[in-house]
Amino acid sequence: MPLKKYHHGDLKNALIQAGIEVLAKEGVSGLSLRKVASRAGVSHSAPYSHFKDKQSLIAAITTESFRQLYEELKEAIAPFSSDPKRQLTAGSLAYAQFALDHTDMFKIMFSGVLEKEKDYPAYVEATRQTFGQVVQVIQACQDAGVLRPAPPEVMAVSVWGQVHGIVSLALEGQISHTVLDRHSVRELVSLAVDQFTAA
Amino acid sequence: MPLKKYHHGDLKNALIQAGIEVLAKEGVSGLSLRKVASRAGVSHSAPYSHFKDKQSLIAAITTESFRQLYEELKEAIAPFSSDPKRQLTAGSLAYAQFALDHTDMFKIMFSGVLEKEKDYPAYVEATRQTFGQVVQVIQACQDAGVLRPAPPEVMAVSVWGQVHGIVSLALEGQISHTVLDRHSVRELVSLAVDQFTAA
DNA sequence: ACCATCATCTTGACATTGTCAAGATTTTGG
DNA sequence: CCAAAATCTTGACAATGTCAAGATGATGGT
Repeated sequence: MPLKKYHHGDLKNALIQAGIEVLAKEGVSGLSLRKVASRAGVSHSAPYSHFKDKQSLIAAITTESFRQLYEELKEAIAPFSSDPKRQLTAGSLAYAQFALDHTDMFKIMFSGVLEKEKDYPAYVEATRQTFGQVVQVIQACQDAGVLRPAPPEVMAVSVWGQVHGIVSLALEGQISHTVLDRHSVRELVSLAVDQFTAA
Repeated sequence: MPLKKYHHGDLKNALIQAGIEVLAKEGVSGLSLRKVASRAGVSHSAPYSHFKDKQSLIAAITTESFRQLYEELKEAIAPFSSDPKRQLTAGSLAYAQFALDHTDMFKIMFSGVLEKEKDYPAYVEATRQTFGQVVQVIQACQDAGVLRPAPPEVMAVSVWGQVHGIVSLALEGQISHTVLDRHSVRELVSLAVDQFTAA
């Protein structure tokens, strides 16, 4: 039986889950192996049976985070499968919303805490899938004449970069009061996307 | 005499400089107070005479980094004071180049390592200046009809976000091979800016 | 059913690090 | 010239990541 295998059960996933919880409660800087282990109810060294080191656990956490982001994007664009422009807007807003709802998750995904991403195939695959989804929407927009014809991947970098940049700067507190007092992050993202599809 | 005041001299600035060096050699995760102190030739506790804690030193380092970025942007756009569109392109490329030349500096500036930015007035002021410069160029572009008329700060968020996002994603290794094999980061930024000013 | 082997987990240890307290040393103002 | 303040050192402590040694539960072959 794969459930409750033995000693603990599925400790590996329990640690990932515990890690996500610690992340949400204490932020990126509060994420320690020992806290995660303790929260999972095991000794401080137990994680080393399932993860090579802290980086490896972080890789697992970020991978899971990317999967969640992927799912949210998927759900957000699903209702508009016949309207690429709406998909672009909905996807962008979902991206922003994910960042606002899971701030520390978003930060650990994009803040360079994970140091040798290529060493983690599952991570690479999860990000590839997410990016692929973006490219698909872009391409649909281009086919529909909503976005100008350019290499879709290049266009995707522009659009994704746009949304990602605005959200990141907002989370970092780099966007001035005079702007944020008047416009929510979602609104800024929305305006930016409109600008893109205005041509 | 303000030079070589006493024991060490200007230890505060020496620590900031040493911090920047450690950052360049060992990355964000390798930046420790003790290494910085050692590199400055003082004991491990000496920094506490000049900085409340590690966060405070990081604030000083990022502040200095923002000042450098500000200067580079200033130099980059200076030659084109009569051509806003060129200023926008040159500034964006300079932003990207700064990130590529000083990767870890850029990361510590925008990776959420500094936790309570508002507690550091010099930091707030340095970022405000940098952002103000961006807004100025945007406004000049709008006045020249290069960018569509919208609230300049909002437009600035879009443009800055665009550039920042592309650069960030590139540094994080999030941009796929198939794109980066064909286009340099500078090229991607350039294309994105062109897209913006195409209207 | 039994036992050897393996995977999993615990305990204990160590080096690194951020931080603080106590004290030494140097500068400076009166 | 001395007292007070600023600066720096030494020593300590707790938290953390990591490793080694060993305990313990699971598994497969006979």
